[in-house]
Amino acid sequence: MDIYFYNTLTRKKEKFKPINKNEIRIYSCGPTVYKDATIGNMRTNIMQDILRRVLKYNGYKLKHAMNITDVGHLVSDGDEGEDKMLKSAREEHKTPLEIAKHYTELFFEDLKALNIETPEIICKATDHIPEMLEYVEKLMKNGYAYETSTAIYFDISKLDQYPILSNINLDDQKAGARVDVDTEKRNPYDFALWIKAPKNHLMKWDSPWGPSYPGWHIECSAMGQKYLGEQFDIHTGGIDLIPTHHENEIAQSKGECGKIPANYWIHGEYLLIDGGKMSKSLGNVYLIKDITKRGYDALVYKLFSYSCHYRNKLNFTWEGIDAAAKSLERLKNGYQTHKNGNDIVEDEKIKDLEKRFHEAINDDLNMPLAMGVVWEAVRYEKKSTKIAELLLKFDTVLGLKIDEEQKAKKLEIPEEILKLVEKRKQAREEKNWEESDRLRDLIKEKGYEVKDTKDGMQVFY
RNA sequence: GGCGACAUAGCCAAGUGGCUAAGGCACGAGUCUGCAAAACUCUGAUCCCCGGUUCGAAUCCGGGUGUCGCCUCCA
Repeated sequence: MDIYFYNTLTRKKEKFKPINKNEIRIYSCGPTVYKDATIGNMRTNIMQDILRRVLKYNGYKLKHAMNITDVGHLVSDGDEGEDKMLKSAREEHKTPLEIAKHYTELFFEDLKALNIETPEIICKATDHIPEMLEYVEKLMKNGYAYETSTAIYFDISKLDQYPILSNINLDDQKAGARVDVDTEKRNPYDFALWIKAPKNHLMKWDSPWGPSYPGWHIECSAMGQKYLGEQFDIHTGGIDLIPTHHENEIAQSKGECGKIPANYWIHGEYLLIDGGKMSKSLGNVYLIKDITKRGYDALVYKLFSYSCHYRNKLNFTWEGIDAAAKSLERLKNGYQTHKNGNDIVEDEKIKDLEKRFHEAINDDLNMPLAMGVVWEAVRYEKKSTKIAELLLKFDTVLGLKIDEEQKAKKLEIPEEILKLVEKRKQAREEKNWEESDRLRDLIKEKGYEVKDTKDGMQVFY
């Protein structure tokens, strides 16, 4: 079955044609490990995971590389300000290495909690300084770069077209509004490939231009080429990377080898918080940890993200998370019901569901549509193991672990409450409903809630 | 100032020219249970406004209104 992706490069939905049918090569811009990854970052990682899983569902093998940016990403994309790693290191009184290690570990913990597959290749910027230097030297040799007193810059005027990904006319931009116009730069939009290190700079390497460190975009060009070749199939990232990072990555690649590195550019839209942007300054940044702290399985967030197509803005609310939590529970219940079912389900029905699910995911990863098919299967009146098996197949894409019990809420119930619960249990066994209800109210007054389920009593906050 | 996205039932959201406009959550009704909860079943919208194209539009075109985003840190 054909796969279609919306390609930022052409601004069209296109049929996916792999370079090599036996192996799809993907590059994803990974995290800058200077602070916690937010649920917004994770939305992009979930999209990338879906992409992987959909390609695998279609029978492809993958070679997927993701970078870990542990040097070079400055506080401003305008090639000025401090390196993010150094800033965090200073603020947290640690070395850049410690900072990178710490946040890299946290990042992978989030991926694990969300059941996101780890790409085949994980590459750190600091492990590839020689490759990056070589890349810059090649750009110098090809005449696309020049040296100033502070850095090596890419000369965008040497390109036939810049920008190419974003639909903007640079002349219309408020270029002058950018602080501190560097008079040594040939064009205002020239960007730094390599930056000369000031004295006492913590992260620096020897180079033909003295002690220095890489610019932000060069790592992805150098590592992408090293692991995936000059041209690969798909490049992914968040929508915010389009105007600067990916634009410059393409520029670098065109200067170095004359090619646009990837055929398909797939970008994930933003996650909004309560209808507006999520930002540190507004104080509405959430982490996966914040969701699990409230007693939700991290996978609830994953299911939540399927309610909206990846190219549309998704609005995060706790109401939405609650809705997703209930959905996940019912999904798992439905799976169990089918697993234990003995009804006869026609093969045609199974084939029809499978086909429509497959069409949905292949249509530019349309998860909301695919979930519609999933629900149709779950709610199908005839309960059969065949449908349970189909749901498991769907779950290779969804990655929701529908065959596993929902993680029990780990709550610390005080001794006092446990005693009341025990008393109530006795009362119920004696069919003393008055006493039972009185105890339930008493427990409620103390801030807990007890519910009778088929598996016994459960206590909630 | 420049660029762009979106506007579908209470909330989230799919659908981009044509069967009765998917699906999830909430609400309501019911089944079940000592009650409550859970679970399960059923139930709801003519698609922001105006004009146009068409046999036919939520879907295309023009205008308007509104919300949001990017150009400055962010996936």
